[in-house]
Amino acid sequence: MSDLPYAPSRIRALPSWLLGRAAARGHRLVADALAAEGMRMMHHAVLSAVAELGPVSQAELGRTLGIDPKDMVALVNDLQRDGLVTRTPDPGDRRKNAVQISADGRRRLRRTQRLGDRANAELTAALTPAEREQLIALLTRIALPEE
Amino acid sequence: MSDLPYAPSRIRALPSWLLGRAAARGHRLVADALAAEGMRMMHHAVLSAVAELGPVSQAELGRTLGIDPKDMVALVNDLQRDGLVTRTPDPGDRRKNAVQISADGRRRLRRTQRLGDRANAELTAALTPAEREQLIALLTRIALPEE
DNA sequence: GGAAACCCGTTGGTGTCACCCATGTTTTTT
DNA sequence: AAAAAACATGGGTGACACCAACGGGTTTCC
Repeated sequence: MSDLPYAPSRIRALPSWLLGRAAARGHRLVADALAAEGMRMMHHAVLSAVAELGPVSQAELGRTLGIDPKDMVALVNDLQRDGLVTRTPDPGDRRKNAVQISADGRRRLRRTQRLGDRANAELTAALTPAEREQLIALLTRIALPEE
Repeated sequence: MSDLPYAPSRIRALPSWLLGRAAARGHRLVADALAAEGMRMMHHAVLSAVAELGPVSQAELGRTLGIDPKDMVALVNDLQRDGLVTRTPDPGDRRKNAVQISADGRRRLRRTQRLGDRANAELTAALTPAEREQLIALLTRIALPEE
């Protein structure tokens, strides 16, 4: 009947719906790429944040990335098990763990960053560089949970 | 220490990351709004698509919305249980179910549409109408799984 | 200086969404 | 007539987001 499988739908003009679909595609692309290194998206995000922030507590990592403390425990567990980060008690505040990237972690991060960038290039392949920047700017303004 | 909890992060400039965060916020807003009617986002999406497409098979619904057939079964089950849609065997093709919206479904849809629109307005409150349209246009171009 | 309030990491759990493989029935294709 | 495809349904898994509680540590505030 219809060569176009897509009927115009009210739903598919809603930002929330489009965001969900685009996020799912982005996640699929990035996850598939990172799977080559045995990592998930969140692993890469945490590893990247640790590299930037230096020795940092799990709580601050969670605040920076918007990740639940419970989930952070599991993520750092995985990264530590693979020798990508070290987790040592913070001498200045014995509640905290000081999470720090290792040499192996830095090497791994270089690879996963390349993979992640490539996946994002594919995700935004239909956009010009200027459009991609604009998308990033718009998303940044609606992604924050606060008002 | 830092009044700004957010350190500049490489991750948070990636479209895939921003999409994930923005989608999570959008989903939270819409889900909270629809919870007042006892529905989830996917319920509303399917109900809306059924209203637009008229009597339609579950497979075509799934194709239109990008939902797995298995998940569609559960969604239509819920909608049918609540009397919002009818599911009758298609006389022309006995493999298919003809899903159709009911009067109750239409009433419910009017309310959930208002709730969904309101949640999306809040989601994009930081954007001008023109910016919102531009976001929709950009997302539409990267949301499609095909190339 | 002591109590109250708060923060940190951890364990326990739930719910939503995306996705996969398999099967029986019914069409369509060859 | 046989083979291939489509449909609805069942089984199951993995990734994220989120919530409640708790013990140990630290800060705040009387």
